[in-house]
Amino acid sequence: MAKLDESLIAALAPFQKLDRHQIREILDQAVPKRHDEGSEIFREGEEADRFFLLLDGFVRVVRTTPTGEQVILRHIPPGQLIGIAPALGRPTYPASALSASESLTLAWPVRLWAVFLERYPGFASHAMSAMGQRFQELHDHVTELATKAVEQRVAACVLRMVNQSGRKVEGGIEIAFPVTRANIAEMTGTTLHTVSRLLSAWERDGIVESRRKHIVVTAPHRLVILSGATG
DNA sequence: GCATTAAATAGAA
DNA sequence: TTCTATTTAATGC
Repeated sequence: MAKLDESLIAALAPFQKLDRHQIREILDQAVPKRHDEGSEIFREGEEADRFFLLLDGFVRVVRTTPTGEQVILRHIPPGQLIGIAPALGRPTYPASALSASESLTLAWPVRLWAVFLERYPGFASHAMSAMGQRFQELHDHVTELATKAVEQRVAACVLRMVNQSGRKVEGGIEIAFPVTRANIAEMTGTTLHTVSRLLSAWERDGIVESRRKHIVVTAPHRLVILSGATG
């Protein structure tokens, strides 16, 4: 297999402070893999033997309830580490990771986590602040689920995806990975029918434009108002 | 205000 | 065609 190019990860947050030699060491131990849209990167409950870096594409973190319902916990944008809870001491993955769009990951055996922390400057502090950020988002999300009405939750959800993955297109900002109404329902604790009705209503009001699996937000400020944002 | 059920339409494989 | 995504209406809590 051809060697991975150092430029792949040299600029990414977890590795920013490293020199070329260290980047090389890290890459030489990585296993790259391409994932088709919808394919599973790792599964909830499975032995957590690796952690990953998402190089390209988007990943959906998903839990399945005993009754078979899916809950989407979060989306991960490119450049982030995933499957790292195991590296912090869990024997199994706490959730499944699905490729939301065609994507590319690097994987390392979990025993290297401790080596990375010790050896590579900035890696540990990055990992910690990334976890802190996820906690913050989690707290916001729980509060939102507990207190907001459905329309506000769906508006906040769409905004969150736009903020993390929005790409500018003519007339607005598009969510950069495929999302269905059922997906949004799984993130917001409602039904796809309600999401469909809301998006249709917003489209009539000129706030969004959507085709199948694609959403363009044409009036983000109005979505912010609908979300009942506090900050 | 929102879920559930059901039925129709339309795009993609 | 068959499968999947989406819309829309009707009904009930």
